[in-house]
Amino acid sequence: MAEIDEKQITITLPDGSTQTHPAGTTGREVAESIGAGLARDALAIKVNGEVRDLDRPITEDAEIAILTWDDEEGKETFWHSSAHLMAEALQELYPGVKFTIGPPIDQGFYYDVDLGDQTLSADELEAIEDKMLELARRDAEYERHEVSKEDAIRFYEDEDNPYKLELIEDLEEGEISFYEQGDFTDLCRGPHIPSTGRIKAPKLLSVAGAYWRGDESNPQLTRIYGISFPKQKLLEQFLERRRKAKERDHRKLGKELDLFTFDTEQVGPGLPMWLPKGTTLRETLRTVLQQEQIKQGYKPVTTPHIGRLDLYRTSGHYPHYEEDQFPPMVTGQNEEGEEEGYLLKPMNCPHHVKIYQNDHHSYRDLPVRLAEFGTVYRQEQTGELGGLTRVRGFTQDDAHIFCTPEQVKAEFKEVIDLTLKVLDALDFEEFEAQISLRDPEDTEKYVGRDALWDQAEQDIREAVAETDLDAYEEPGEAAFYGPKLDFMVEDALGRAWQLGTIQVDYNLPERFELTYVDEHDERKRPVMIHRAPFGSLERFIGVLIEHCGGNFPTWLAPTQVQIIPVGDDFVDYAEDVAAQLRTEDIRVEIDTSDETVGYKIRNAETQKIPYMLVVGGDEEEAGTVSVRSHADGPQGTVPVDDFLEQAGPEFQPTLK
RNA sequence: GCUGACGUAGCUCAACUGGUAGAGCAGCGCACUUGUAAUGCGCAGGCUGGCGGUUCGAGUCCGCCCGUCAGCUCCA
Repeated sequence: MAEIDEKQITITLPDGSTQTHPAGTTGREVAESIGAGLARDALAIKVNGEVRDLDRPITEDAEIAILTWDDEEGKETFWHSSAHLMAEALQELYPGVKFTIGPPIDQGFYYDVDLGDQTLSADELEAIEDKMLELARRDAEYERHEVSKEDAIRFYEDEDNPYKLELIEDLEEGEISFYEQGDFTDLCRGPHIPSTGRIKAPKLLSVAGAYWRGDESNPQLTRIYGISFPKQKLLEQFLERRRKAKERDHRKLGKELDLFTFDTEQVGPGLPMWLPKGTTLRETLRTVLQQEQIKQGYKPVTTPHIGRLDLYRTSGHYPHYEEDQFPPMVTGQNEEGEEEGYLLKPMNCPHHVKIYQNDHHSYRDLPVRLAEFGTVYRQEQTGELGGLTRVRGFTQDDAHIFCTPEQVKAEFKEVIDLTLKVLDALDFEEFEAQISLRDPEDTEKYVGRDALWDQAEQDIREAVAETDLDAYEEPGEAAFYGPKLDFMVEDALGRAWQLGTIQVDYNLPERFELTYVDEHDERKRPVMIHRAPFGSLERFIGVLIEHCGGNFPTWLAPTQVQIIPVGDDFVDYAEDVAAQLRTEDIRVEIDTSDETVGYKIRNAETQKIPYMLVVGGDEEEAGTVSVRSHADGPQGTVPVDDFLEQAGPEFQPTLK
């Protein structure tokens, strides 16, 4: 070893500067050489792109970065180590517990454990937290041991832990490591933070069931979610942010702003009822998109809410997706002995296909774009329902584009543009775009010729590139009938929801034997594109409410202006002003209640009404209004016309 | 569907180990006639989600059902 010690290596820091250290130096030593503060904060080290324990020797020249709480990878390491600390606490409190996996996640960590016959209730979490803190105070080091596969297997055979044994099976000899802190040893790739003492503020958040390896047929484990911080103050900030996120919850705001309601017991779960204000919101969104679509060559259509079972047999929805649909209304049997009857429509496409078939189509007609705000019904699993983001009856801003294979790319581009317009108009700046492609391992499960798929996938990629959209690809996520592009937006709690979607479909044209006549007078099969920029109005509005915290843009607000007369004597003048605003299609209400001005202002503020116009004797005399904006407070007194001129554009519904 | 938690007035929440269901807000009435985020007084509001059980007695304990929430699984 002596000669290694003498060898010098060059360490390159993130800023490009270099240092010389003896070979075998550690991240901790490098951090110390940079500064005591960094050494104190250092959690792990990145060596040539690989995150490692701070104390693992560095033997070769390397580019390194010392990772702290401020680095994503530093946080991940911290939370991973916290999962081990929680496991140690569980081991003490619940003897016989079997550990499976315990990874860090976006916000914290979890550990899936098998508690055998024991159960764990939420109020036991605090005791586990206390135990974690007690263990953390001992400041045990996380020690890495590389072990042979044989030893690893023996260890978990002794522990009688089939889960870890299953994990080890998939590992190669030589890449198996254990980490040990205090009395807890765990199969783990690492890396970990130096010692448990860094974990000052753990918080366990919830208990949930989770299946081993995510498979429903496997045993169900207990998953404990937690988060932890190096400082108590950071935990407090986290909890405060969570409280604020709950304030934006669309279920809460929907009630407070009288947008929608549920009667889950009598009307049914997942079946929202839209109140007048919510309906105004919906209709405004619908109108603005409808107008834009008509400009872009879409033709509105209207179809019934039910269709014969035969329609869905041809489309393939029935009985294939029977479990996800409301049971059919069976009226009898046909000659073949099949059920006859009707199905609440789970999708709009079969009806639109029939509309396409109402006519013969020449290549000159294509693309045919049929649009409908169509309400569909799906029997989503009970555990999946929630607020407006997952419901059983919802309205899609649906349209189906029937086009030639050559037109797919151009159509895709237009739809991407439209979707981006919608997102932009509502200030969704943070969203993800996911391209879902075929599973290259299993091309059998897809319908449509390979060549068409290849072309469509290429078309999507090019359309995405040409619209400057930043999208990532997910092989294997495509529907069986075609590749797609989905737009995902997060809700207040950070859960990602699919909103807009654009999907290529080779299946339905085939099943319904759709045709068009090409320039050589030959019958050809068109391609269908399903697309919905909002996705569903329900989910979109749910996410939108959380995105803006109920503070809708003025053009979308259910009530745009609240007129507040300072007393009964000025209600007449308030009516005059209201009438004037209504000629401009502004949604205005007058607060004639027997209350103080302060109270009326407060009410309008809590209702998040964009503009309040206070009117009294002075205003009546001068023909003015005292303007107060929800966003910016009092704006001074101006003539009504000036108000209309200044604020007018804000009231216009438009996609810009 | 699975795991865990939960369900009390329109809303938000109280009611110690089983012992007469309360408060604030909202609503209604009266007074006040109001100047930029809560005027005062009063009234009313309940099969404690439903069904069954234990008990002298159940909001409270037990079982089943309905539903909500968090997660898992699923998602045309």
